[in-house]
Amino acid sequence: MTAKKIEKDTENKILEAAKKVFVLKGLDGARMQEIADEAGINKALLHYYFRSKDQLFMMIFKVEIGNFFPRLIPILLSKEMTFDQKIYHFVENYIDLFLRNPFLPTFIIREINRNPQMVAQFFIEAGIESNNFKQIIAGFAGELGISPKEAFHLIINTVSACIFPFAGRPIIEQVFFDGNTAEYNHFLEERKKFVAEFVVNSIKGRMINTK
Amino acid sequence: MTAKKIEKDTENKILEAAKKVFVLKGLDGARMQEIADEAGINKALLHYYFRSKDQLFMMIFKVEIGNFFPRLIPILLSKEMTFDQKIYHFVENYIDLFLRNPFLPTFIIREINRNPQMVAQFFIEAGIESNNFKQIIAGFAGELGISPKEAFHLIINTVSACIFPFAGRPIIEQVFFDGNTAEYNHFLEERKKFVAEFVVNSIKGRMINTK
DNA sequence: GTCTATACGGTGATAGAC
DNA sequence: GTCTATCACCGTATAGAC
Repeated sequence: MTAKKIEKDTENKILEAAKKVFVLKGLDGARMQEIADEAGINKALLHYYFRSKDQLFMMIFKVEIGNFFPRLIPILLSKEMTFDQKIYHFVENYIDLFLRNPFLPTFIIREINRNPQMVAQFFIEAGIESNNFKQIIAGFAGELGISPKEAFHLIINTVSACIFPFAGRPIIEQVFFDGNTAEYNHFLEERKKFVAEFVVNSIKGRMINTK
Repeated sequence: MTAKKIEKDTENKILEAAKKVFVLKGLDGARMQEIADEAGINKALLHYYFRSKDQLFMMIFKVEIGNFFPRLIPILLSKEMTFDQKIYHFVENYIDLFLRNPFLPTFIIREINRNPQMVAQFFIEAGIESNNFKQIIAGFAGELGISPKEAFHLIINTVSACIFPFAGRPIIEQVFFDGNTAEYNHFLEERKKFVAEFVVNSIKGRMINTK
């Protein structure tokens, strides 16, 4: 095993540990000592690799916000799916992402509100254009015969229904499931189907209204 | 002005300042010095009135989570409104609550995930029974001819659509509104109507499906 | 590259005068 | 009740040996 390989290993161990701790506790709640323990090294090495807590945090944040938001644009932009198919696909994939990363929504919500400037900076650096989103909205509006404004609210409603049950889990699980974690996981799994149906039905119901 | 009155004044000034700082920055991010500055007093007085940071925080948390969740149960339990009316009423009032307290959703999400135990403790202390919620679910299921499970998903979808645009504001505002705060406020105001319509339409669309 | 030891600043909390 | 001064501790960051 080369020195280079060892170096990469340590760096990855740190990043993995930092992700775990930062995602769970946030920048303010995380402790460098805890990250070091989690990585099986000592504090000094963290600074050797990443200089400061803030810099280490930014490494994690940039990756995680990249996972959170723009990953699913291709689904919504696809030319080969109907609106219904896109919604089913999107909801299933998005909820699945959170089932694999249950604390991602809370992490993102916590940190973007702690420092909203990071968001603007990220979208500039990553070169993400709002054109993609406007294209999705326009596409939905055209296909469904609704206004872009209404299409946008629809997208927000869909995204909300995917994310909130993860961010608000402690309350919902306590109130409605008496703290039963297994049942709550089942509920989240169910939502892949129910949320998509809900959205699709809403459009159907709207069409009848205007006839 | 009596001594008692002065005492109450100071206590209220502290609570007001603590609310402001804790809601914005969370327990981990808040500093006692900042709360003291905001209240126009010094740190020692905070401890004189509330012993510790944790105790002061709990004062705020209990009030705010009380605002957040159970306040709107009466609307949903009312016998004098149809399902549609309840939804319109609920959504309007809930979004309105957040327009007046824009950082409440983020605060609650941040803190319940930091310490989920607080949630269980709160609901026990406050004597809130999950029966109310089960009654609401059963009521919806009966009136709409759907399963309790589906009625529950519907409620979660509705709540999600009210809350998430506040918790996820920095991202949505940046991506879709180029950081324009006034436009985003307008969007939030609009949602009172759009979210309620969305939910009601979904039920209409579902009915047609099963016919 | 990795460790131990330590410097340094900040933060919650207390003591004690008024 | 309210203040100033101060303590004790903790957390980030660095120095320096290996």
